[in-house]
Amino acid sequence: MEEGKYCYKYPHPAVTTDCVVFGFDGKRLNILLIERGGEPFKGCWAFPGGFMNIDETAEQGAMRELCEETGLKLEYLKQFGTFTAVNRDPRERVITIAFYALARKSDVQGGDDAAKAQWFPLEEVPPLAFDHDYILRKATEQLKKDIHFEPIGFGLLDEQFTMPELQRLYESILGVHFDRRNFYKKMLQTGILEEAETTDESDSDYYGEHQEMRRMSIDALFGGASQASEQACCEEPRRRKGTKFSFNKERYERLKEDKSFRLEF
Amino acid sequence: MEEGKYCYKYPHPAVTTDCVVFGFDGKRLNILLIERGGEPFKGCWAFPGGFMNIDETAEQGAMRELCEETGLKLEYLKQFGTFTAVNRDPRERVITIAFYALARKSDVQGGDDAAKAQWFPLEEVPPLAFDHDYILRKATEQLKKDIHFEPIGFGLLDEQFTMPELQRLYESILGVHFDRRNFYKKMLQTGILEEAETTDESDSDYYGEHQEMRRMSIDALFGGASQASEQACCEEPRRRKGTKFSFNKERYERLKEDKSFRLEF
DNA sequence: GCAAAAGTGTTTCGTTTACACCCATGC
DNA sequence: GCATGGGTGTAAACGAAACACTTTTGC
Repeated sequence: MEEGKYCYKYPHPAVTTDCVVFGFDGKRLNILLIERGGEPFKGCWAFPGGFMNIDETAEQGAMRELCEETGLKLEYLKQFGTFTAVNRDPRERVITIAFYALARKSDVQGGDDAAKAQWFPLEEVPPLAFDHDYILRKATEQLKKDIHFEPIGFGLLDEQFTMPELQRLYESILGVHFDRRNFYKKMLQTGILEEAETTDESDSDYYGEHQEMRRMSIDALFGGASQASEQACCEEPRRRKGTKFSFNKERYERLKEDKSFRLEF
Repeated sequence: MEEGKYCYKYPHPAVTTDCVVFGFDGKRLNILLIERGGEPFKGCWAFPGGFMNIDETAEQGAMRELCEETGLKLEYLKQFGTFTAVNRDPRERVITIAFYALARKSDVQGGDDAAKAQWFPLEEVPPLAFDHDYILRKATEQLKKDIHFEPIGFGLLDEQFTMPELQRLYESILGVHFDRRNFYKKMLQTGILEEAETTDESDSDYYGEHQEMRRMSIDALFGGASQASEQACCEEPRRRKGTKFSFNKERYERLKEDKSFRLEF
């Protein structure tokens, strides 16, 4: 066994956390990865994460590591599995408690702590370190399941969003296509959306400026990873007028209590 | 820190597994508990489980502990959460990886290794050791979710079962009542059930004997815990003719591949 | 002014729900 | 023979899916 000052009667595995962070660029789901600076798997891409401290919960550890490695401070982490294959880490016995998280564009605008953090479209994720390929598959499966029943999609959009944006999000998560009109109806009749009162400062000028800001933040977020988004096929989706909606959390909480309420998509 | 021969540079938590075993007595969901023989929580009821060995996966550890403590050998364990509150164990930092399992009556008939293992109806579970009350709540929530989409209910019934049996099972898991005719239709049109060809030895004699055997196995399983099942209200449900069905696993696997197939109850 | 996307209602179809009667069995 | 539960079909209501046209915006 290794040397060290923490000794136990029986062998203890090391415990890490890993965080699968989903982002949305308006068109595709993206994943936040960091390039490993040390062995093992030096130079490989992996999820943000690391060893859990002895005096913190797994959630706290995951958030701490996420912040340290990417600068992201997220409020919502969902634990979706613990991975315990005996040889998943060549160093010693390590089990990892895995979470997924949903990042808004606006969550990232700020810091640039993460020199080595980078977004990858889900379909273009490179081979990952450890068993992270497997973990990623499990994370996306779980997200697909959860999106049907929990209003988590909004965690990937700005505070205010348009229906087409929301629809594109659902479509990229689930890999299907919805009829626009049916999507509107279904979303509206859930009762958890409200039309955002526009701040209503004149019009074209306001929208123009707003538009510009969004474009910048998209670039900040996804610019580094968009090797493929410059392909001929995909011009960046622009919206025209766009009625804005926002997620009404209070109404959702009330609905959830009331009855066996299902979001169902 | 404690003495011992396994030493690490950084503190490692201990890792345990816990197993929430669901059983069905034809009327109610039951939970398998063991009485703790040592501190902490000596004399309290808790889930079967224990420390994970360094050379086994969590699944393997959970199965091993389950077998050691209750004699149960189950094939299906579902990991549903890892619990990491810092002070959940007074001895040292312990995190637990929790599974739920579904036990058939026939799984138990055999061994009696488990002097201290006992079934409790879900509504009559005593206060549990550690954070096991909380874990139990999470387990039942998860079971309720899963039962909609996975054909796990059959894991709680004998190989062959009648529709009323299956319906009672779904009703006790979900805490609702279904219309008998609609339940039939829905279950049949899933395509995962097949009518079990009766071995067709004459009739009344066969059924009578069979009936007797089942009664015995029920008693073996649930006799110890049925303080409350002797109340006036509930005479044991007997079935008359009862068309038997069985779960067709192959057909299910095929359906699952084919399309976005949902069980939906 | 033309192309592309946003916004809106109605009809059709399938699924879910509600409901009633006959039969078999055990007492 | 009576009470209890098992087995089956049909009609009404609801929700999901399909579908077309008008308006706005960017070029």
